[in-house]
Amino acid sequence: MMTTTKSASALPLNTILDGDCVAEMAKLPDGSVDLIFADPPYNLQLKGELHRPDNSRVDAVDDAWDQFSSFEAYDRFTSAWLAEAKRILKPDGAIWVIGSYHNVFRLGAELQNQGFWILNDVVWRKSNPMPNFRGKRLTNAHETLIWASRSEGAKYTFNYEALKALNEGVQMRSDWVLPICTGHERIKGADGAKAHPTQKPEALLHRVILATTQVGDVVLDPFFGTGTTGAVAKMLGRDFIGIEREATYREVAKTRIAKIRKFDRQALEVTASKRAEPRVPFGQLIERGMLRPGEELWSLNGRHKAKVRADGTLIGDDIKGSIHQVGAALEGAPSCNGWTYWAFKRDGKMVPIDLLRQQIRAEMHAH
Amino acid sequence: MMTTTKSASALPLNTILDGDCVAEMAKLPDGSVDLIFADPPYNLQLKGELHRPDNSRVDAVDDAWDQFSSFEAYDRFTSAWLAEAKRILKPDGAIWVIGSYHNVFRLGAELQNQGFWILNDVVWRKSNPMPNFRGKRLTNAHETLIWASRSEGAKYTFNYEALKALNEGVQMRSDWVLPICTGHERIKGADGAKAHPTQKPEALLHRVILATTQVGDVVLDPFFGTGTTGAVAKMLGRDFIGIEREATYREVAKTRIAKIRKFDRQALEVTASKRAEPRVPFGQLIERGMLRPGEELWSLNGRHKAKVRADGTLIGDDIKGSIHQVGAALEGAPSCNGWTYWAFKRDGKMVPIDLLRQQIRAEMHAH
DNA sequence: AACGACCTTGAATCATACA
DNA sequence: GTGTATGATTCAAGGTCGT
Repeated sequence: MMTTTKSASALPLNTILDGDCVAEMAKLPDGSVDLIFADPPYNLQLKGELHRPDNSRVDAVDDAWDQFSSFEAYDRFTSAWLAEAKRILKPDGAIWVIGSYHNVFRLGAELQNQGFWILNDVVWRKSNPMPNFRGKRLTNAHETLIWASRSEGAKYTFNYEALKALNEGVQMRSDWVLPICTGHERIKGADGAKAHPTQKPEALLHRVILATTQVGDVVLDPFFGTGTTGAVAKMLGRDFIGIEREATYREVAKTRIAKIRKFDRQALEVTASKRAEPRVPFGQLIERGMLRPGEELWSLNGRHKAKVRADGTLIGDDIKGSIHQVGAALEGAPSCNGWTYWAFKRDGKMVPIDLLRQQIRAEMHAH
Repeated sequence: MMTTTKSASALPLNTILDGDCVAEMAKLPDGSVDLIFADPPYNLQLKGELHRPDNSRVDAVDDAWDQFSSFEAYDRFTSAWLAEAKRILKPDGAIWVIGSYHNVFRLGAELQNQGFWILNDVVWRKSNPMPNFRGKRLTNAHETLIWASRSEGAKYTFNYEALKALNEGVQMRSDWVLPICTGHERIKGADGAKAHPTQKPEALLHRVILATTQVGDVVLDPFFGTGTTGAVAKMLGRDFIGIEREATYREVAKTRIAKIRKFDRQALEVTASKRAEPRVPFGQLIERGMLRPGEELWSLNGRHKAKVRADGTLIGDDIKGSIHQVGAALEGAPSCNGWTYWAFKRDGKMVPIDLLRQQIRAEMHAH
């Protein structure tokens, strides 16, 4: 059986594939990429090229039937590339799509129809949008991104602490204020005209990739354009796969990405979640003699106490169990993190037991 | 031919109709209302309970009216009420719908399918949203409104100058920062519980109605709830028609609206006070490429240096954290303003990082 | 009266490793 | 696959109460 071209090791990493995105994705193996970032065309310029089922040509889009049929064509296109996208995503992978009100509702609905599970919609609030010159509508000052996991209940990567750090210590919100792509970042041709009409700012991709991938992950962009996704992926130590059918865009992207340098290892380390720390059983504090059986623990709020037993359980008034179970029971709470709830006394001072766990973890890191 | 009950003069102005929105709209004549504002059920699909980190329980939207068996069922519902909405709208009328990522993509797609013409999508950026307690996603800090005319090319009302005035003389953008409905405005029952789980702020309706209707216009709200649309319409001298099938909500709305005075200049609108300087997270300098991950920063006193990481934290000798935290630690000080402490090198010169922040703020002010 | 400490709350698709 | 035990996790407003 011939599967070489579909083995994960054969992924065309850090290259730009030449062709239609559906056809090129079809060549990639199932479950092989970690993240997809897609900035699909907002309208397919179907006007004049659209045909009814009976092959008659639709030459105007000015009545209800034609409007509907053009949306139908857009939906078919969306459905086709999203189906391939879903197939090549790893089970715990995720997808980002970006659009404006012209197409984003169709994108979002089709994502849901195909069983993707929306995690957030994110508003890119442009700090320098184009004004509405005619004064007939509101300044169209934002675009919408949708972040979705491959299916309901699937795991996904989210570097919560890194994004919180990026936002000065407060949780990152679903509205991101970023400037549009201008100045020296905006790629221009020899004639001074912009190389691509909808080049996305690197800052946007920086946030997307930092938030939802790990170093070494594979990021695929089926509408690669001038390669912003690839450029930022490379900087951030991720691998990319681009798909682009316009030769001029591919050329611009290739030159652009070749100039990019990956950030050094230390710069790429980001603040990690506590969840990633190794688990330390409470019993180990007793085994190591950091706490003695029979010693009393106090709740940090001072309202409760319990006694340590040799097996690492606690015993309070009429209640026995783990540090978590006893804490929860005493507080009448559905759950309780015993590590941050209990303290012991040393030299007259209350010391949180979590300090002992940190000691053990520090030792583990040293080895 | 008997058309009396469907003549415009027979419109049930400034009343709340008791019943299902499709059935009640069906009784209204073609082309009879100027504006529809619709806040349909969001189909949240919540699974379990959610607790805050302090173990308190979040009071979720678990009402029967928000439950749908599938996307197909939700789409059928949406299609049915939008078809009636379109029929009763005047040819030059318009519609607003509001939703979150759970339902808004389906709403927007169905609007387009039925031939409505989207004029803007508008983001309501909540100044005080509920955080994401488990740190698993971004704070869901916005909802989306869609503003559409009845069909492509149709005329519509847009009070451009009024909105510009409301926005301190600059063109109103498609992102609106408004607080959620709390405090005295939030209607509560005798037991102190909220009368309706999803009451919208009057400021939001104020802006919608002011922007897209004239005095004397008829505004219909098919999901009237506790009557925010009616209350604001009355204040602003517009007529309203509400439809609501829950008797308790109708009762609350009736009492509420009876107390409203037309043209009462209450403090509805968010105070247009001059805001403090916008907070700029340090991470934005990295995202925007003003500083590179791996780049070194020097303290202005020349005694210390540290390296920038991709998430906007610094790493020095044995110390990681924000620009403020690392500065404080290196100086042995309780606190430190990192913005005025750190500098980077460009062309052999030391440049304070605060200069970059000032650049960003200047951009923000310019728009 | 003014201020500060403390408490409550909001349209939420909110966990995961291990046995 | 399922069940159980561990244990990680919040921001801005507004209201209440005590000094």
